[in-house]
Amino acid sequence: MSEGKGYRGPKGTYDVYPGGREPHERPELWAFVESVARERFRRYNYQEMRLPVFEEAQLFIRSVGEASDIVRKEMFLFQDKAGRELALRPEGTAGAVRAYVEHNLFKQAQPLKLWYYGPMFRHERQQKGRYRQHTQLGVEVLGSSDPLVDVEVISLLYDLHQAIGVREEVVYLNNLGDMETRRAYVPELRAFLEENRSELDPDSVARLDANPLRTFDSKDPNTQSLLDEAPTIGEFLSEEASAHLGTVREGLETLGVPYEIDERLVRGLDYYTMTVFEAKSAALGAQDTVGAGGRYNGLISTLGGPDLGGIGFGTGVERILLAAASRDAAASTRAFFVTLTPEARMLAFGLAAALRAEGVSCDLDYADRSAKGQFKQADRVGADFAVILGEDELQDGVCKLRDMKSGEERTVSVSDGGKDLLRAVAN
RNA sequence: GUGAUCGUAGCUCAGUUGGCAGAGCAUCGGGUUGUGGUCCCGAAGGUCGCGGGUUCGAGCCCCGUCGGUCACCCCA
Repeated sequence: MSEGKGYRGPKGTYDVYPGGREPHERPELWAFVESVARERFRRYNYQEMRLPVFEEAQLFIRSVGEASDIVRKEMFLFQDKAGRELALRPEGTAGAVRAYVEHNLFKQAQPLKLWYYGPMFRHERQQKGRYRQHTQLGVEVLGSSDPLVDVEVISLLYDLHQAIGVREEVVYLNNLGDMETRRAYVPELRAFLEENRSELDPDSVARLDANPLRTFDSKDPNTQSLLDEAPTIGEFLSEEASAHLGTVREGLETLGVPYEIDERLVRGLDYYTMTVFEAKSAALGAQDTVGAGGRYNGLISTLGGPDLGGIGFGTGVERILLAAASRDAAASTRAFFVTLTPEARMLAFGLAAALRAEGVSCDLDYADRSAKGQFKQADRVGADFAVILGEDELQDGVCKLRDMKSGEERTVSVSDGGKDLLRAVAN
């Protein structure tokens, strides 16, 4: 299949199609998620934004961070014909903030509460819940540093997941502090790690200089047990950061969002400050983060805007569907036309058009099926009614209307362009 | 990028010491010259991922390659 004949989707991608096996391959589940998400965003008063799927590569390098894995090894990079360095977006925040600054949206009433939805691209080896093209629902609240905004964003994430049916979800919360906190904490952590350098795994040693906070991401057991002894950021939080965290916790408790403080929670994107959070589901595999985000109080000014705060989350739709209890959506069509003679097909087609024009879903056979086959198809598409047109019916200007559930049939006139049929089929 | 494992019909999978490529489900038709969801019968559907090699002979053994899955790394 890989050579000569037959194409496959690119490595690390998947298709959504009728009969798809995995939850994220089933169109009806996507439609469900999309409708729930839109409804939640409406309730919380978020407005939609639509952004390009590629941007100048430099935008991501500056915002996500040169040292981050996303920038260092996971971006799809390409040049356009004029030689511009572009990248398929690996995440949504950079583009949203770029648009916010570019269109002077900070001049509107603040904060601006935004949501977006679309594909993200990362050049990674795929595994359960991880694809090279995946889809994120995201929100950004720009122009406020109010801790209650943090509460709203986190609770919206949780609410959204619960409305869709994510199982065994826990939100992990941490505060990475402001610059003051980091200036005090990072040297202490680095000193501790240097002292114990010989006990660290190679990846952690490599991270020591660039970003010692990331050592906490290590899954190496030795490193993890060593980190039990490490100084924690909680001891170093500035008064402001500490108060901020306190308000966020109080807010989450007020709203009943289940969360746990995890002082080892750091994030792989460099723009985060203060509040960071990850929603995990035990129903997933090793990639158990179903949604995550945090505050980025320096990002707007870094990208050329005013010194305003922002916070957002991204949540992966594929992982939501994987973590949610699977559901079955029954097919549903109001009426299926069964034609028993070729002469009836054009009449059926006209009647179908008349019903469709009035909002009634209906269909007919395009596969030259036998009568039996057409009834079988009617059953398969979940038709409530079969509209039967044979020689006798044509002669009398009627159809037989069969209730597929009860099997009862009655005769309905079709000589009036379908008005009687519409009445009989409508509910 | 690293490792393990798997690629046979649309789907789920059998396939013996290397010897004519199979089943169930799904599809189409027939049993019911015009009636589905149960049942019975039948048909159609494959370059056994791809390319080399060994052999009289390869789905099976060897090498390579592409892809899936899972894990590491990292993240949604």
